[in-house]
Order: sequence, then structure tokens, then C-alpha cells
Amino acid sequence: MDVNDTEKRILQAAEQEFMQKGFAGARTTVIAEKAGVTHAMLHYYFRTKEKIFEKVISEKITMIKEIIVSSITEEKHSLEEVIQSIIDRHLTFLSENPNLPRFFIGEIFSHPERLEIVKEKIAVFANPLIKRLQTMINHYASIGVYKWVDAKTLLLDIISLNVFPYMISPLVNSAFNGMMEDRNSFLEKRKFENYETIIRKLDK
Amino acid sequence: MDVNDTEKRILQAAEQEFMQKGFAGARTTVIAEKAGVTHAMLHYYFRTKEKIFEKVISEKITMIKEIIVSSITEEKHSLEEVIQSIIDRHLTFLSENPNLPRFFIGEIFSHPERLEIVKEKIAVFANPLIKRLQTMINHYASIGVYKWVDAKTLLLDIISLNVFPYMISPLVNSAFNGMMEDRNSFLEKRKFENYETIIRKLDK
DNA sequence: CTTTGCGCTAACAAAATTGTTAATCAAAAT
DNA sequence: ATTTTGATTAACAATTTTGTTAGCGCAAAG
Repeated sequence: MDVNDTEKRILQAAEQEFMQKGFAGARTTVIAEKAGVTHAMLHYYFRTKEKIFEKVISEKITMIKEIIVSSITEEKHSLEEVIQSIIDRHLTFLSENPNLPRFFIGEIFSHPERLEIVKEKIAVFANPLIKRLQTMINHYASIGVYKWVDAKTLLLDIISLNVFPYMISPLVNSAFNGMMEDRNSFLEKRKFENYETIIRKLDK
Repeated sequence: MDVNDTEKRILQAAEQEFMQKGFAGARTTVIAEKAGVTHAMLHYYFRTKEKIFEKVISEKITMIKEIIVSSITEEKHSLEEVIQSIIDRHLTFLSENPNLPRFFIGEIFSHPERLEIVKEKIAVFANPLIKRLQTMINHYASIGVYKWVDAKTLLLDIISLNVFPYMISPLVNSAFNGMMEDRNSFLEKRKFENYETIIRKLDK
């Protein structure tokens, strides 16, 4: 719309292309086409392919940061409610960004040099969440309501159950015939199922 | 060694390179270097980069097929033992091939054209396993020993819990500090943990 | 009305990457 | 000993892909 939507259009196009094909598979010419400009514009605005990629990644990290932070900034609930909230928010986020995990695992976790940078940024936000969880678990265990478990392990289980089906969604849809056909009903089912699974881990 | 270990060396090198960098990121010259030959040899033995890639993939599919089949070809156990066996075999396999899931999800599930071929091949072996599981679950539920659950969902949960930590192992090692430092102890812990998690899902 | 500057393109350059071929070398076959 | 065969290389060709630059046109500023 305004004067400088070209830059935005390039970034959007780049995001699509990078998410779909990864850094190595993405073509700057294709990005330019999608954005409706010559590929010389990419150089004009961002200098190199690498720089565009970094920009896209840093936007995505901001998104992830926000969803983690949102799970921490409500103080006043029981352990059940905190777990419920983590699962709900995380699954909703995944449902809105179903390709993000595949992108990160393919592009970041495999590249040691990129990994280092991302690792720290994520840890800053994830660690407080883990600490908070562990504190609550310890408390409930000392009272004798729930079994003691390691918060990191529990969180790893939650994330595994939430994320993995989205990572293999193309397969799930056919091999597990039509399981995810309806995005929304799948989302709700999983919210319930995964909460159930995790809570049962805590039962004595 | 023998006359024709060049072909094997090329395939091994290709496997390394493809697993690490994906199809788009892999370089035929690097594969040739690793194999200790000129890149003209790749053409001599396989014609194109694509063909080498297909060969590597078909080897990997054979491996996956075997681990699925091995979970079916023992008839005489209880549901607990079948689940235990599935988890054990699967986790052991993952521990020996920790990069396989990342490779498949990055390279296959994202490429619709490759996906179609793989989908069918996997389904042929996976479907019998699902059917067998469901039959057992139905039986135990009718007797009133366990709760009825959907076998596909249960299997999806098992696979999620098993696979995902390996997919993010570079992260798990630091963010979840040193959790996977010792491959073997992590493997044993997970075998126990995931069995526990899954069985609890079945409790009434 | 002219100038300035920014967004943009077209054409080009450089490098990287895959694929091809003619020639060589060594070993096996005759 | 000579021929043949298959494995291998070096050099080259074609293509793709990224990066660069000179200049055009338009809109705002003077």
C-alpha cells in the first residue's frame, strides 16, 4: 500500500520460499518473482540471501518468544491449570503455524553455527518456565497430591505430543486416514488428549 | 578392499552428505571427495545426483520396513508386552539412527512428489501393526481390563514420545542441560518412561 | 523549471554446480 | 604379447544462481 510495501512483500515471499524449501533450496529469483520485483531488489534492500534468511528467522524467534512468555505471565493458577494453559497455548500456536517446527528442525538444528545463536535466545525464555513448573511440582509432591516428576522431562513430553503430529501431518492425513482432515476438531481433540496423557503421568 | 568398493564408498559418502545437508544442500563434488574419487564417478555409477539420492532413500526405507515388520512377527504376547516391545525396538532403532527422522521429515514430508511414493510403501507395513494393536485393545477393553483407545492415536503418541527428543537432540543437550549426554542411559530412561506414560493412558 | 534522490530494472559478471566426453591406466582375457 | 574391458581422471561445457552496476523515471524539494 504505502510507499515501502516492497520490502514487506519481499520478506513475505522470502518467508514462504524459505519455509517451503529451506535455505539451500530457496532461490532468490523465485522470491523476487513472488514479490513482483527483480531479484536485484533483494540486494538493494538486504544485500544477501543470507541476510534475508536471518531476518526471517529473527521474526520467527520473536513469535516463539511471545508464546513462551505468555505461558509464564499468569501467576495465579493451580498446577493443572498451568499445564492446561501451556498445552492449549502451544497447540493453538502450532495450529496457526503448522510448518514452523519442520522449518526450525530442518534449518536450525542441523546447522551447528546457526544453532548456537538460537539456543541461547530460546533458553532465556524457556528456563523460567521450567523453573516455575518444577517449583509447583515440588510443592504438590510434598503435599502428597501428585507424584514427583522432573519438570524438564514433563515439558519434553508435552512438546513431543504437541509438536510431532504437526511435523508429520502430510503422513498423518493419509496413513492415519483423515485424522487431521478437520484442523479445528483435531486441535480440540489433541488439547484434551494430551492434557489427559500428561496429568495421568502425575497420578500416584 | 574388493574390486568394487568404490560404488559402496560413494553411497556411504552420499548418505552422510544427504543426511547432513539435505538434497538441495548436498554437493556432488563433496560426496566425491569424501569417497576419494572424482565427481565424474558419480555419473559413471549413478548418472545423476537425483538417482543417488533415490538409492539412499530406498535403503533407508528398507531399514524402516524391517523395524516395523519385526514388531509384528511375534504373535504370542500380551498387550503390555506388545507395547513394551514396540517402544523398545523403536527407541533402540532411533538410538542407532538418530538423524533419520530429521532427514525424512525435512526431505520427504516437505516434497509432495517424493512423499507420495514413500507414503504407500510405509503404509503397507504400518497398517498391519495398527490392526493388530487395535484388535488386542478391543479384546482387553471388552474384558474390562483396560480402557478402550484408538490404536492409531496410541501409536501416534508412542512415536511422538519416542522420536521427538531425537529430532531436537542438539537442543535437548544444552537447554535441557546434559539430558542426553550419555546415549545409553538416556535410551534406557526413555524406554521406561514412555512405556509408563502409554500404559497409564490405558488405565481405567 | 530544474535538480536531487530514491526505487527500480535490465543487462552483465562471477562463481558454483552438475553433467559430459575423450583419453589413460591397469588388469584380465585371448 | 596383444587385445579388450572396465574403472578412473582431467578437462571441458552448460546451466543455474547469486551478486553487481549503470542508468532510467518519477516524485518531492528547491
